Amino acid sequence: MKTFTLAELNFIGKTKLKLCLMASMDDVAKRAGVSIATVSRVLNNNGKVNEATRARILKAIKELKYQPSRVAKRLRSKSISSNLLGVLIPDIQNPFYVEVLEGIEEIAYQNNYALIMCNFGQDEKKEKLYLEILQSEAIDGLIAAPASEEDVQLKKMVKDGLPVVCVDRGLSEIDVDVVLIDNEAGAYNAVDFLAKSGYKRIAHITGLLSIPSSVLREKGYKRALQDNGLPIIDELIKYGDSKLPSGVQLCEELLALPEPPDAIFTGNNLITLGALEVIHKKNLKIPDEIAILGFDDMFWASSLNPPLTAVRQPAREIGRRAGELLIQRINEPERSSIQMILNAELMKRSSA
Amino acid sequence: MKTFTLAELNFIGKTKLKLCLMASMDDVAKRAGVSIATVSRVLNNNGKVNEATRARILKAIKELKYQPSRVAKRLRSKSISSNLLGVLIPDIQNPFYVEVLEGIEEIAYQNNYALIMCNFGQDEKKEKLYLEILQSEAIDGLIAAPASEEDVQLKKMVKDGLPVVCVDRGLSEIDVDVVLIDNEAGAYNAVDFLAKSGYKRIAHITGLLSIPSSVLREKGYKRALQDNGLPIIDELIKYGDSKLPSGVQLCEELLALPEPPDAIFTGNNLITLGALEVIHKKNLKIPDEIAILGFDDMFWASSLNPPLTAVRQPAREIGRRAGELLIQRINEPERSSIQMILNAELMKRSSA
DNA sequence: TTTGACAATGTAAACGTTACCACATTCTTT
DNA sequence: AAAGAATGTGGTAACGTTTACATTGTCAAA
Repeated sequence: MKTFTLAELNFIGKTKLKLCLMASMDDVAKRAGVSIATVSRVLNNNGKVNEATRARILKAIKELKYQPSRVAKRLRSKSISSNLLGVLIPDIQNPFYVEVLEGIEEIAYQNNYALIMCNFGQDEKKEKLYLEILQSEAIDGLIAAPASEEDVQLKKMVKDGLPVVCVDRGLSEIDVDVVLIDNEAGAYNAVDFLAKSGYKRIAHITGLLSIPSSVLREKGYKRALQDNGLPIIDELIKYGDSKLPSGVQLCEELLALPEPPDAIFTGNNLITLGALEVIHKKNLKIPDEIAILGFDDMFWASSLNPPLTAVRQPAREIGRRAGELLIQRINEPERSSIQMILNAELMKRSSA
Repeated sequence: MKTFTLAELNFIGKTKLKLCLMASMDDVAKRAGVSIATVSRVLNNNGKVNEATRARILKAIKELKYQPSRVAKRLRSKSISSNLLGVLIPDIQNPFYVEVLEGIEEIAYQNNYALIMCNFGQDEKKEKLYLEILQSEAIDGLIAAPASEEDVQLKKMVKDGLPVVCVDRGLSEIDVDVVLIDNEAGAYNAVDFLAKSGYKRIAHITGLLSIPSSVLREKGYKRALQDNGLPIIDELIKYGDSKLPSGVQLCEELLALPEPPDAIFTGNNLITLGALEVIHKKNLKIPDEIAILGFDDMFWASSLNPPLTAVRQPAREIGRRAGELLIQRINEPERSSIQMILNAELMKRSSA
């Protein structure tokens, strides 16, 4: 039986690859009868190259369907853009992040960046692993919604000079670009609207309290109650975890109260959906028997019955802005950091 | 004024990086007083290494917080797993793909793969660019829902030996792993259920006909009508594009018919949401005045009012299976290809 | 004719890995 | 005791780029 050394196998493999897969600069250079340096010059449009030579090289590139290896580029020089961005999001199930992601992708595409997407599902261990991977992939920059503001590892990466933009939440004691909305104001306006509409017992189901936005929304909720002369009733505030099941459970608890609320202000979209499930199961009329107003709009909020009144975060724009800031920072690392606060809009439909 | 040559600047930059960023194998080797070859042996657990040496190296790795560069690894040997997978999906706005993505991510995470995510939004030009990028990123494998079954570029990549798994749709005349559901049966069962429930004028809004699943669903719809002795009425079949606005428009057209349908079977989830928007705007009672049954379940379908009856594609499982198949194929490239057909389940709720 | 400015090109050293080979040592065998 | 195997190491050539530097011409000014 013929056996092969690894070298031979390697050679065979390579031959196969050469036959069908990517041509390298070397191949182009050979075919055009020049050195790889000249090919590089043509590709990057720097240095002087004779027109005839350039044409020959371009022809060779076409013929061989040459495509530069982004991997080799990245290895060669971190400083030079390798066109790969990381995105680290807490929960891809959440339509809000999906929309943010869309915005980021839009900008990335326009600027010829690819996206490496990491979804850590609120799991800090997973987040840590993904951060390590991203670092070792030598990304040019990162857009992240960190698990918490204290995120040690992410802070370290920022300090080490990795361009980072945070969305939805920042990093404490660290100078970093942030794009978010005024959560307190958004919540305030929502609850103010409820109060002015005549609701007296307005409940609130919060998101995970380790996320700053949840805390701010609760703050806005309380302030709006006070300003409208309504009491803050502890049993009307339920603390959830930003996921759908907690919306279900806590809404049930609220409705089972001896004196149930006449309106619910939910802390994020998944909680809203959970609450809706309960309300419909109990066959309660919205908004007559119970009003509901959700933080986070959804693109299909109009398809709900009745159409949902919601605080709309301009998620797509958040993504776009974050993308733009990141690319700016990559090109100008020393730029002083920016905190961009976008407006949340109250979408008045019929559920409250 | 002191000026610097590029070389000097480069050196400064590098020093800075060395100070704060990643240590290389070289650094580890120096600190442990061995050669990089030995470090490599320790890292990859091949070859014999003295226990004492190994300990010293591991210590150095810890101290320097050394992390191998995935980029260098990928450059060095394509054949060896570099732990990066590509995902190419048509529409991240569509909850179905989000759920598929979740499943893929779950498997990828378990197997230590990172995901590079490309959303081409049904735009063939964008798809082409992303395929190029993925190729030049030297990914280990790709999970894709191609724009069409004829996708020339993707076909070429498969032929060139890139491990590929298709979801939701295959590639014509090409041996490739595919994970999908029996669309025709799913549609048949749904419409059969509607017919058996007594609906007589069952309309259908299709998805993009360039997607095979849309065609199959229409086929199932027609077959179910025939088998139940119902006529196929052309004006009750509307051809959409798999997006929400087309659901809105076409549903409006259906309801404006002199003899409107008594039930609508929608071709995908975005169309369903569009149709619901119209139905609610017209204040029609579901299911009494109009029934609706959607292809594609959504995780919040129970939150709709009334809860939506839907054909449930096990999207997450599709993603998981695709991920598993891909990793298998990466490890065993010559394995004969598999077509995996999962079951679609009719989720009977209250909208039909 | 020399000088040197400039254009057009080539050479080679990185980047951080992997894996083949070679070389010492030691430990078994006969 | 000599031979051979096994163990533990180091050296080094790739992988596909970029780029500083070197080298060749060519042409104009001195």
